[in-house]
Amino acid sequence: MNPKNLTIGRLARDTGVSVETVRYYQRVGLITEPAKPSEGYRIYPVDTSTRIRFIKRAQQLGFTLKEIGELLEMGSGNCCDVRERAEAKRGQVEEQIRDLTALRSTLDKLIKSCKSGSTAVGCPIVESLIGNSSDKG
Amino acid sequence: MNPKNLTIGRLARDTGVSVETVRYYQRVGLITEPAKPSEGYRIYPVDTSTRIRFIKRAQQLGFTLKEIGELLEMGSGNCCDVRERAEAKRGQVEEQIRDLTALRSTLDKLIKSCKSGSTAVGCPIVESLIGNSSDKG
DNA sequence: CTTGACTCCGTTGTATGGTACGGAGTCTAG
DNA sequence: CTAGACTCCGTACCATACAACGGAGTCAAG
Repeated sequence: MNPKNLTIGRLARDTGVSVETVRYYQRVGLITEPAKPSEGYRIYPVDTSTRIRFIKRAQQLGFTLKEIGELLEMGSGNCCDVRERAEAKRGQVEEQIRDLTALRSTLDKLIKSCKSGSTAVGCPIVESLIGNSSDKG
Repeated sequence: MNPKNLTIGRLARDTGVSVETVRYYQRVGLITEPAKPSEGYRIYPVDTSTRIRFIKRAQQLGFTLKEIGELLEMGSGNCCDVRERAEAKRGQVEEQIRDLTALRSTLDKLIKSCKSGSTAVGCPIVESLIGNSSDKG
């Protein structure tokens, strides 16, 4: 076989994913599986390699595969649509940051209370986690 | 049946989770399933109710069920251990916040580039996501 | 021509935190 | 006694993003 022909294994190595991942992307429709020749292996167009790189970069930006699929569908279409997606994702990220910041300060308070007076009956963190329960066996 | 006896349904209502969730916690070993009487339904000790409340509060703080299981195991033990867990979790949260903040600024740059000059060949966001690919079908 | 690497293909398993289903038994109120 | 609510129990399913398996076919090198 021509060594420049992109079989699934070479495609995987080129893009830094596993063969199983390529097959998975095919199953979920992110990339197209080339037709199988009557003899031999499937050959992938370089296009597919580009597409997989796109998927991986977008994943790093926090997009889910489903969202990436939508990005790819409208990729050839309107730039504004893509920007809107990016802005929506930015909003989600912002919200996550807020939640996590609140969580961090709660944890800080718990840790502090534990450091100051840990000679009490139980661990202040544990007590705090139990909350307002009337009975404890 | 004595109406103060804690059947699984009452336990679920008391703690604000579903019956299925209680069963799930049993399956994964977070709470103990009381022995089944030869006649009638299982009766849960109030202890279990406390435990479920603990689980729910800890979940809100971002602990996974697995981590909560570990907290529960050492709950009766050393307070310092618990504090260490809380500190470790704080570290994880901190890291997530850093990652998300970096992600947000990347998204900001992309969105900005799209707003400024979107008359180019393709969408700047899409181009940026494709990265350094030599060929594009 | 043989060996080893690779591909094909469907199916199954992983982790996470549950939800849903179905048929049988049990309990409670009227 | 009967209707309806509740419980029991195992099993299967949801989303997410893959990883692994097994047996057969194919390809390249020696």
